[in-house]
Amino acid sequence: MSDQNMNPMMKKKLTISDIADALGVSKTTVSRSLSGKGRIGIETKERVLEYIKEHDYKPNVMAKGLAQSKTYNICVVYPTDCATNELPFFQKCLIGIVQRAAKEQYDILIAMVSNTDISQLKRIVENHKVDGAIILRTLTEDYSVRFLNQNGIPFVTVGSTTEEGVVQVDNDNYAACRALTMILLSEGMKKIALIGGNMQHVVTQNRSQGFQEAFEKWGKKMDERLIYLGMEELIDIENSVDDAIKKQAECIIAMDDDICKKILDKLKRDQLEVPQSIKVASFYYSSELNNYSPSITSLKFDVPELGTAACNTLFAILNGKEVQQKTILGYEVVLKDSTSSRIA
Amino acid sequence: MSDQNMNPMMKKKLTISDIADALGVSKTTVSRSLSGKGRIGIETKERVLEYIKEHDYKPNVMAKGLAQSKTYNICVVYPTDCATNELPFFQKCLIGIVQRAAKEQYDILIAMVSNTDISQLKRIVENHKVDGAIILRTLTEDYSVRFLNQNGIPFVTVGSTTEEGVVQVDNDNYAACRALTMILLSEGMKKIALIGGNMQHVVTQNRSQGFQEAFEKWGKKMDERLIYLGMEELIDIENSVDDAIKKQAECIIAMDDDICKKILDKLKRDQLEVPQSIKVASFYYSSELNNYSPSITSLKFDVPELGTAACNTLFAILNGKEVQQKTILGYEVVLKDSTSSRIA
DNA sequence: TATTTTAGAGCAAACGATTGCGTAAATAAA
DNA sequence: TTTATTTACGCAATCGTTTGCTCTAAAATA
Repeated sequence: MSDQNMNPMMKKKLTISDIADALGVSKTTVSRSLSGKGRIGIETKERVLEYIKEHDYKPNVMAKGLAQSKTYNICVVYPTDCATNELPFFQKCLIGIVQRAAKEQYDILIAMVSNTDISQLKRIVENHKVDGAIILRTLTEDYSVRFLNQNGIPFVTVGSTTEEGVVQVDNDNYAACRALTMILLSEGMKKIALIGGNMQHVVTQNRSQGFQEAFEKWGKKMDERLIYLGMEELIDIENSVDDAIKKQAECIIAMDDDICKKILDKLKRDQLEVPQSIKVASFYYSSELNNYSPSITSLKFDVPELGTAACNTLFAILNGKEVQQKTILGYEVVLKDSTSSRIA
Repeated sequence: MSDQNMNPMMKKKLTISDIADALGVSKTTVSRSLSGKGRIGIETKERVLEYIKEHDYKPNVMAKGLAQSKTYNICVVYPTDCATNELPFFQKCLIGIVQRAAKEQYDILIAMVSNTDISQLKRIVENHKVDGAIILRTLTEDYSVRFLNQNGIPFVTVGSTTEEGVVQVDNDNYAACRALTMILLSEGMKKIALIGGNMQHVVTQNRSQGFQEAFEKWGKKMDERLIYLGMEELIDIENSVDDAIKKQAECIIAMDDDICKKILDKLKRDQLEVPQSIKVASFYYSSELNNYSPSITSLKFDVPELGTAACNTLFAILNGKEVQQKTILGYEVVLKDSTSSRIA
């Protein structure tokens, strides 16, 4: 670093050698006191630790990394081509990841990729800047997944993927949607509509499968015309609502909060009361649905926990442990007024 | 790296020494061929470069960093305690930063901080994992700003801050809001309402100042009761709309897309037509307002450009160049149907 | 031709850690 | 008391680059 860059406020960085010299021990001893590895006398160790605490020593991660062939960094693959309503999910997930990683002294490097352009990810990986990766969202035929797989980089995906042999962490979308549907069926509803977004997302498929499975289990015939997938624009959603109403649906399940909000707005405009005229349930990520009246029945997932779990799994892989290929996290069905039959 | 972690698919990493040996030159020569620094024969250089291209050599950034006292990483300080409607802004900004940084071979390390907890940021900085930082959002009395300032870390904020001596990059919120207001005034409107969110954000204040300034310039008296700031909950916004209508406002300016959407929904429910009954204008970040009918008059900023500019400035600082303390980016007034007086 | 300049390339010391191996002293076992 | 074992710690190589300095041969100058 040249002098002109050197901030005068910045104290000269303390290194392990400095400490060793000051204490009259070897660098080895200092290193061992810090890491706890190797044999070391208890009192020497404490002497070093005390000195370090007093003089506020912080290890140089680059040097450490070089010596250990570790970067202490994880790459989070973040999609740029995503809908606004997905952002809260990603942010929450990221929080979980960051916090879990910090416990192992790891930090998060962001690779922003689109479905067609993964150059960022490539650069980061090829320059050896990370030890592993977590993919926040996968598509069918996902370039990031393929790239990491082919290059033998340890990685975990959040959400399911159809790619072979990929370690993944996911909510139990299938079971959750099935459970919700079963409850609705058991309350006597017969015509239930399902409105969902991007069909390329595996999650859309899983939920819709759970939905169908519930009907089978319940022994009722499902009306396929009440399943509306790929509804990404406002107008599509509103048309679906119109159509569902025309077909006398008693309840609509929204696949995410954003869709749900749009459905509720539409119903309000049409002066259809929830739950008296029609019932509504949703999947839930953000806190926005909290304020709605009536309160909304929803499937709740712990999104930061999803990040945490992905991180746990990745660390397990990095430490050479065997991991199960798929980790499934639980869900919670929160029954509220929007599906109640008691409100008249 | 232990053997059990070693993926068999992974080719052994090529180092500068390997190349030097293979070509019968010294490591110095290889290094110089790559960096372009130092004296080197043109044909030797080309021989090295060709070998490197063929054998797909990628430098080890940790070693490089260690030798140069650089990390090739920038910390982006990302707020965890932010509203959902801010997320698109952050994401776009991040895209700008990531792409600009990549051009200098830099990557982005994420520090997630809340207003009260900046431990992530501390860890990253103290462990020497970054060369500088960009703060995505600042509050009055911002802990992150203070911390970086006190530790002499080079950093830039996106958005304005009141803190002394901080290098910042911002949209010209003041001028933009003033310009929009002037246009509305010049179209003959007299009662214009302004609805905005979190008052802790400097941006809210800037815009509201521009609004007021426009009235002064125009020589009209402004109705202070039509300024609604700190409206963060849906109910607050709806009440503001009611109140503005009661006070016979001719136009409402929304301070962000989210507020605008809520206003439009509310007006639709109240069966008030835009622009016939009341006019609406907004600040614009996400693409969601695109699909509205009528089309919405808005102030448009290039958000990724904001990130790019912040990055540019940070690199300038890192290279020891003098930078101006405040960089102000332009805006665009997009006039559409929602404020048109010609639609009857 | 003798001398200076310069271009091209290499040596070896950093950068700041980790770690396998060696050794002396202390302790335990024979 | 002798031998074996354990404990505490240091030496020096290593990780993969960069870079100041040195050296040699060729080119330029006198």
